[in-house]
Parts: sequence; structure tokens; C-alpha cells
Amino acid sequence: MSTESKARLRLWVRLLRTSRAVENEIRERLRTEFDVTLPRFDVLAALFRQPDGMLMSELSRFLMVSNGNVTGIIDRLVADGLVERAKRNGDRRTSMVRLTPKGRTDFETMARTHESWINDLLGGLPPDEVEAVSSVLHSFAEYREIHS
Amino acid sequence: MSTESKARLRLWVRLLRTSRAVENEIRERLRTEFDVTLPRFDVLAALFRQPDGMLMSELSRFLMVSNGNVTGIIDRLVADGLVERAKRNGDRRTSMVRLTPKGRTDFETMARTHESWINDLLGGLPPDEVEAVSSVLHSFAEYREIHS
DNA sequence: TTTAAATATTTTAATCTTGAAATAAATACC
DNA sequence: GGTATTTATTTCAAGATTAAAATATTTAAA
Repeated sequence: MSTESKARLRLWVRLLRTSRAVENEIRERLRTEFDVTLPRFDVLAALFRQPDGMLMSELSRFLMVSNGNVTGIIDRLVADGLVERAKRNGDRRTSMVRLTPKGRTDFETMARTHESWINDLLGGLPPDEVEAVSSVLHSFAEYREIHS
Repeated sequence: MSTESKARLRLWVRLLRTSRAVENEIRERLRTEFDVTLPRFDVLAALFRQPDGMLMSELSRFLMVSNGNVTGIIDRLVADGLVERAKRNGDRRTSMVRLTPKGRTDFETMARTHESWINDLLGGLPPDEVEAVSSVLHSFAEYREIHS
């Protein structure tokens, strides 16, 4: 294989190991500070962005996880009173899933702390490097969008 | 929160979404092409780098997953004949886990194809951007190493 | 040497995750 | 309108994952 190919593989390994490391740290802190799992936090974050709610399939696509996975997590969040399923007028197969008031206020608290954790964990990166990598990943995401 | 904090959070979201997207694609291809799961591939890759084998705890630390998780995956790989546990002379609590000859040749095949998939998937990134991001992530890993 | 503390691993219960199959409802086609 | 297809979601079985508890062994301490 070519040198470029090796370089891309090395980048991928580093990308993966970086995100796994940060993810593990965040998972641990969410558990000890807020008694919430990372998957549940991810779902809450997705729903927070959409006050009117999201369809199960939209959640699944946005979070890049399977439909069945979302079903289970939402079930547990509903049981905990953070999320509700709102029956819809038009389509009886679907329901809008959205945060309850408690879900919204709980998440707001977590989100503030979460942002400070990330700021802390990524603090070793100078602002210009943050911007550089962020920009590369953004253009890569657009590239993937087109080639799909 | 500060602008820099927001920028770091945005970087983190992009990092996470990028690795999840690539990971999902690789997972799918490993399953259809080689009938192997991603976690098993990761374990095989770790063991391939260490011909003499690794301790369970070394695997756990290297892969950044829990001890119990490694136990289960190794159990299944042993059942499939790709990995073996070699009893050790000194310490009766531990055993060296290593690839069987079949595990080694199977992995070599997968690894070649895997590298070409990554080269394909990250093909949208110009070599200089690959090097730039790779280098930032590398120095970040060293930074984390020190601050731990 | 006996006991206490530390280390390495496995086990367990709960949750997460996937891919495939099942279910239900809406849409398209005749 | 009635049937077939597509779409949206849930259910299911197998595997993956974590955190905590249990087990087994080694090392340290008294």
C-alpha cells in the first residue's frame, strides 16, 4: 500500500482513539455527576435542539444508530419522565418525541457542565488548531454528504 | 460561555460524528465481507501487533474498554479458533492471549482490505490536511498522556 | 509465617447496540 | 375500492459494554 494510504490509516486510528478517550471521560463524569448514561445524554441533546420534537427515524438518522436502539433509550427516558411521545394528527404510525419540561431543565443543567468539561478536556489544543481541525472535519462532512 | 469554549465543543461534536460515520461504514463492510464484528476486529488488530501475546489488562487498557468486555470478546474469539490463552509460568492469575495461526492469517487478509477501505473513505482529504490533523491529534494524545 | 492489601481476571445485572423479522399504517397501482 | 408496495416503528435474539461484586493469586507487612 502507498504512503498516503498508511497516513490515512494512521489518521483514522488517532481519530478513533481520541474520540474514545474523550467519550470515556465524559461518560464517567455524566454518570457520577448526573447519574445519566452517555446514550441518554446524546438523545436529550438531539431533542433539545428541536423543541417541536423529532420522529424516531429522525433521531435514529441524526444519532447514526439503529431504529431499535432509539426505541429502547426513549422507552427508558419516558419512564424517567424526561421525554414524552406526542400522538400525531396525520400519520398514526409515528409520534413526535420531545422533551418534557423536566427533561428540558435537567438537560440545560447538564449541557452547561458538559460544555465546560469539553473545554477542559480539549484545553490542550490552541484555538488556531481547534479551528483548523474543526474546519477540516466540517469540509470532510460536506464531502461525505455529496458522495452518498 | 466563551467563544473558545463553543469552538472546542463544536470540534468535539464534529470529531464524534466523523468517527461514528466512518466506524459505521467499516462495521457494515466487516460484517458483509468477513462476517466479523468491529469489536472482534479491534481485538485481533491489537493482538496482531504483539506476536508474543497480551495480558487481558493490557488489551483492556489499549482498547480503552472495560476488563469484563474483553473477557467476553476473547471467549468468543477462542471459541472461533482465532485466539488462544497460553498459561504462564510465573503468575497463575494471568494468561497470555495471542492469535492462533488461523487468527493471524485471517486478520492479515482483513487488514489489507480494511486499509483500502479507510483510504477510500478518507479519500476526500488531501494529503496535507491528513498530515495536519494527524499531527494535531498526535500532540494532543501526548498532552493527555502527560496530564494524567 | 500468618494476615492484610494489592493485583488480575471473571462474573453478574443492567443497559446499549445491531441486524433481521414482525407489525402497523400510509401510499401507489390496477 | 382493493391489493401491493413502501414507510415507520417495534420486537427479538445475539453480542457488546459498563460498573460493581466476586474470585483467585500475588505481594507486602506485622
